[in-house]
Amino acid sequence: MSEELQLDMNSYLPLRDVVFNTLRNAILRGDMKPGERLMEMHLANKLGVSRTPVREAIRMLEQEGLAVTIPRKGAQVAKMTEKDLQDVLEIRDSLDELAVAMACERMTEEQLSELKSAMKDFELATKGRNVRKICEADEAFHNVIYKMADNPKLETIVNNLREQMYRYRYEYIKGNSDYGQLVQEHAAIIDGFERKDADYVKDIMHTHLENQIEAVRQLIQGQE
Amino acid sequence: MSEELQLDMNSYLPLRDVVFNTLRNAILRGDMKPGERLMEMHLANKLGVSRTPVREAIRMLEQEGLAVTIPRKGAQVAKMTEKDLQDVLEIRDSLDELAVAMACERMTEEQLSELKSAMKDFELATKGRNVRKICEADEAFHNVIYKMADNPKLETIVNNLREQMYRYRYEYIKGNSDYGQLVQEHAAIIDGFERKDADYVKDIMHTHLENQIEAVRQLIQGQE
DNA sequence: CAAGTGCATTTTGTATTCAAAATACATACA
DNA sequence: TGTATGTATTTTGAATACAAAATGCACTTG
Repeated sequence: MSEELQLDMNSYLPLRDVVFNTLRNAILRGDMKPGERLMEMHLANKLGVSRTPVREAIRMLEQEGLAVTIPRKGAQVAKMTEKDLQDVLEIRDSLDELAVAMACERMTEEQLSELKSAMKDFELATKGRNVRKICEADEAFHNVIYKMADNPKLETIVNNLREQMYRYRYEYIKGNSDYGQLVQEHAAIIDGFERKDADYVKDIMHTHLENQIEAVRQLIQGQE
Repeated sequence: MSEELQLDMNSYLPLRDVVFNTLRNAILRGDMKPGERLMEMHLANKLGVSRTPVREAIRMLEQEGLAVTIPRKGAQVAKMTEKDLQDVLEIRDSLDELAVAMACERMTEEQLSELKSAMKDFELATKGRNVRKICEADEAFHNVIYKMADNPKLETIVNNLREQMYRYRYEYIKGNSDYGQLVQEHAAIIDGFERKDADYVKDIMHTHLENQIEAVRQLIQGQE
């Protein structure tokens, strides 16, 4: 059997996954705001499917921490409290360190140039006005780093933690227009990786993360 | 799968949650083995419910990493490869360190005595023959530590990582009958916490974890 | 006017039904 | 013999149907 046919099979996804991805993106992009209700019928109509795949998608979102369900009352987009943010950052700091240490040990040449190209993409994106592009380029850059650590479970966990913050960070990046420092930090991270200086990179990553906290914190406080 | 899966109908929970808990326990206890198929109709009949709550429970297990679904082929209890184990341990080491550091800063007197009483329970359990009791007592002991860190997200993540190993560790504890070292390590951990010596506790925790690796690794290799 | 009360409506929870894909197995054919 | 092929059966995917709980609101009553 030819590879093309199998590729076709791969492109087929159950509706529950299509719905899941759709809702997930909507939440991460802020199209659906924290606290917003996820009504099954409503979503099903909107997406042109029945309630069944919508319900399954909600169960998945729930486990990812993007939705919260109260039995017999329904689901809503998860809100983050300040404490939640603090807790998430604490863990991310720790796992970023791990990722950097592992990346320094395990990274390949290809991955390093991938990182460089991701940085260029980011720099380019900051020159434009498209906030979504900027966010996505930044995410892509960091994704390369987590990939370099060659630990898929770590990647999954960190991505999940980052995802909790995205929808707030998007607003932050939208409000901010000084991307110079971010670009500089990315450059420093690459410099550190080239020298395989894990401690140096850890330090930059920490600052990088720290810089976002106050802004996200304020947005969370603004939440009703 | 073992003979009878029984639903705990006492609690006022949606069936999906009851089914989820039932299946989750069955997997963690090894009543359902890695690779075993999770057939919707079969489980629904066994549990006396319809397929709908079973499907939703499977979606939840999937996100927890306890089940793996192949579209149109169905779900099965997740298997762990050696690489998976290694990856999980890497992360756990890191998060254990974080938990210990935070616990040393934030723990209350009550929590410390809770830990002591958890240790006594464990010691007592090791005197008996009930392997499940021993496992549960050990888990309870470590749970107190993660609680002391006062970071619910961390607790969730670590518990999920531990859960990946439980079903293998259960076999390990069953096979082993020398619990002396485990008891000793628990005592050392408490000693360290009393002195708020985070580095000391981290070290013991690391050893504690390391001790389990080889046994679990062998069990995983024995997997078909 | 505030606090219930009852009823219609909405929404979730669960079961059932129908469709489509995967699987197993028997049969035909080279 | 062993490799296709067809067909019945099993199993999953998705929609629909029905039951139960929550919600909103007009209306009553103290």
